[in-house]
Amino acid sequence: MGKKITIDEDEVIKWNLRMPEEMLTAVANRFKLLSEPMRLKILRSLCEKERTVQEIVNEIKASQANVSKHLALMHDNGIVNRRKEGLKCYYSIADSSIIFACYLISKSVVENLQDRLSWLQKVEN
Amino acid sequence: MGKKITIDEDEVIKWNLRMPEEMLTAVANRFKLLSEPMRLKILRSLCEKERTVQEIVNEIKASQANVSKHLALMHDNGIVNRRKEGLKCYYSIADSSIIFACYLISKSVVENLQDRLSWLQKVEN
DNA sequence: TGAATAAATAACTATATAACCATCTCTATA
DNA sequence: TATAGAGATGGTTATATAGTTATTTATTCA
Repeated sequence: MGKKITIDEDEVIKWNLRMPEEMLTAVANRFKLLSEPMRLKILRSLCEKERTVQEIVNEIKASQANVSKHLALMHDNGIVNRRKEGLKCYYSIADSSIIFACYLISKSVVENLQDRLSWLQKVEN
Repeated sequence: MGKKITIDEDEVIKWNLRMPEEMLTAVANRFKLLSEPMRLKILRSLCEKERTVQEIVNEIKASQANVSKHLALMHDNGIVNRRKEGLKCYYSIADSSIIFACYLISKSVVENLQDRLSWLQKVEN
């Protein structure tokens, strides 16, 4: 059903070492888009299926203006799609690599937490 | 040699949908660390092998104070390791998932660019 | 044509932080 | 003990942007 991707660490390192400056800047900008909890909330909401602005507003309890601005920003940067239908405007995720990145990072956050916990337990005994 | 990881899209979506607020905040913070070109430069430099502050300063042509601050920030957040040896201080990457994320995002940036290019070519013809 | 609704936008404020400069700390060695 | 080198840190400034309020722009339907 859903696609699978495999990543090889050696290739990753090679690729990163060859990354030119402009690419680094572009990647940093992409990460900046993902560095706001509110936007991650919106993306989490879009993860399941496309939604209207109102639906998102109701789900994450934020102001309409704020949600609209975040969506506009993400749309301008090509990470969400926009589809108008009458009064409503449906947004969806355009770039799935973004949710892969969220997954990777959140996994590592969990691991990090677990490490600190087991370290704490060791210290306490 | 280098480890390989496989990610399944269905699992990614399930995982993301279940992510609690505090986790979203933690992930956003992680992304914020990666949203600065200067820090990505530093990480790219550390990607290959551990380096001293001076080595990094020379390689990326930034001020010592600035590099030190970025390294301190990344160290506080557990994404780089610190190892002192005499006067020198060696830094290395602590969390490899970060360079995986850089890889994913940069790949998608390239794809995005290619799409826009082919779109432009279509429009021009 | 005139509400009513959905979404976008403009103007403003508050806050966070990158880069800079100057200084300080620590370690090795003369 | 004095000096020099490596790195960390404090204070300052400039800039970017998240959130708010108020308003504007469509679009539907009575």
